[in-house]
Amino acid sequence: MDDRRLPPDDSEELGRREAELRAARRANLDALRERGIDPFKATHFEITAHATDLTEVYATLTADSPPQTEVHSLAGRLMAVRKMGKKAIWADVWDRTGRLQIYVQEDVLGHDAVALFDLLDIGDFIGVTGTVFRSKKGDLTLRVASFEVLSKSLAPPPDKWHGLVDVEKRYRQRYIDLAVNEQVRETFIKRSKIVAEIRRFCDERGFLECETPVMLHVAGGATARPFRTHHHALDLALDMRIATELNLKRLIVGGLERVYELGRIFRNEGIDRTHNPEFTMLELYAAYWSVHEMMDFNEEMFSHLVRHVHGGDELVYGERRISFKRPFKRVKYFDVLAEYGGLKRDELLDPAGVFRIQESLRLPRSQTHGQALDKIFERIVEPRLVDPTFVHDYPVLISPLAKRKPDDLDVVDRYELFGANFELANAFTELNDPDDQRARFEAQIQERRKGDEEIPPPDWDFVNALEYGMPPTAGIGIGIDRLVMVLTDNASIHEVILFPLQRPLG
RNA sequence: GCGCCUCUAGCUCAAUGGUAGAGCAUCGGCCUUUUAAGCCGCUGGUUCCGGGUUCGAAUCCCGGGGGGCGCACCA
Repeated sequence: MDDRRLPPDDSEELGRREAELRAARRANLDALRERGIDPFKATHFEITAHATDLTEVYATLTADSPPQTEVHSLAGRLMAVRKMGKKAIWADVWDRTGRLQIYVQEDVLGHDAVALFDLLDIGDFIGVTGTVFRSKKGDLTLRVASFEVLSKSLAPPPDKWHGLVDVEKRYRQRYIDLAVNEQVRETFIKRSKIVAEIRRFCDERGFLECETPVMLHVAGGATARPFRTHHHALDLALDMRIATELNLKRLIVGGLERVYELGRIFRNEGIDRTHNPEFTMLELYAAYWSVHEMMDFNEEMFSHLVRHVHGGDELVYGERRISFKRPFKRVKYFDVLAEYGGLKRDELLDPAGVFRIQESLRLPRSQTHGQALDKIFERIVEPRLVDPTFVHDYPVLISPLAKRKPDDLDVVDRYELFGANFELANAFTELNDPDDQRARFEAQIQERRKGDEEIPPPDWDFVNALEYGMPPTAGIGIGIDRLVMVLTDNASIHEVILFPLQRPLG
């Protein structure tokens, strides 16, 4: 609706009603300017308090308490105005911490100032100064001794009670969504804190945050179709990265030992409740760790984050209650398929057998053995995994970058962590044998020829890097958006991405 | 890409094929402890777009667009 092609105030684009609403606000702007107040000239306001802080500090204040003397200043958006005639106004001011009621009285401010306040519209930014009291109805309230107009809102805000509900408009105009829907703002504040906490957690354990290129000659390290772009000066075709894996492992070869990147990944795929074309992934690598140490690290990080956000080990996700109490459940890949699906390892590892199983499950036949395994697992096991569960000992078939177990060559030292019915982490002991890596890349070339376009062309320089020697290393990938979904109880990835991709209008 | 649902005033929603309505917001009036303030009054429409059927279409049909959900694809 509002991805406007024309400037927003072009009246030809507006409905008559909206044009009227905007005109009324502009009239108030003009009236303010006539009184020498230009809301858009304000540059600074000295804030001494925030809404929620005051609410906490004065928690014990009652309506009978003696008058307070301490003066506070806060700034925010005017979100509701209740006028009691021309001489008294109650209103709500929202700042980044929450809401505080203010009380504007002619007895305190004088006639002219109250008349000036009367020119404000919902959505305007103001700075208010005064002392607090508790109203008869029980709300902490700032008695306004003075105020400043800090900015003007010229566009009509959504319904004060229902807020903005239309999902499309919420995503396209997230600024309105954030301004009026408190839960939305809370989700993104939580996201930011979760990401900061993840960084702190990794930094504390000696990991270096590294930044590797987003644009690459060949996007590798995962199976996905990349976005293509182009460098003009070099007349060079480039891919946007689909993983940070290969470059981070180059850093391990280079001796940095403990590295991570918390970065944006781009995959040219469909969009649904759990997929956005750009998303954020944590990849982390630790030299001299096996997948077992990584499992411990992973478990510690997740239970720490759950405690950080929820104050305990449990959280509610949709209809489910999920416990992140350590230790998490641990099961072997083939064991769990046997347990939940009665499927045998030998049959799953046999190309003919795997397609027979797909048929019996009435799944569409996959193009490759590996894809078929993934589909079967997704159907049989994922729906059962609510509490966090490490599924380990993955088949080498679907793990082209992981090290084989010495005593079982069909299986690699890899796990995926599932919770809330989807994958939350993927980790393995990294393959560091250049000959094995070369052979697996060559095998992938065959798969690619068979029609699996998701498989990237090999990055031969990566094999070269391994030839210089990489220490034994464990690596992990964590989809941050999905983790935030679980931690903030959001059912769609678009609810945890500020500006999810939308088709253009018109 | 396929299927189902959806799009009505600035916002939230009504309207069996028969004059498009309400609440909030806006605008005007009354009110110095309200908090979805209250009371009185006035405004406000390209019913997503384009065709068609019909005496008559927000409603039915066809085509197109946006979004949501599911499937497929995919971490």
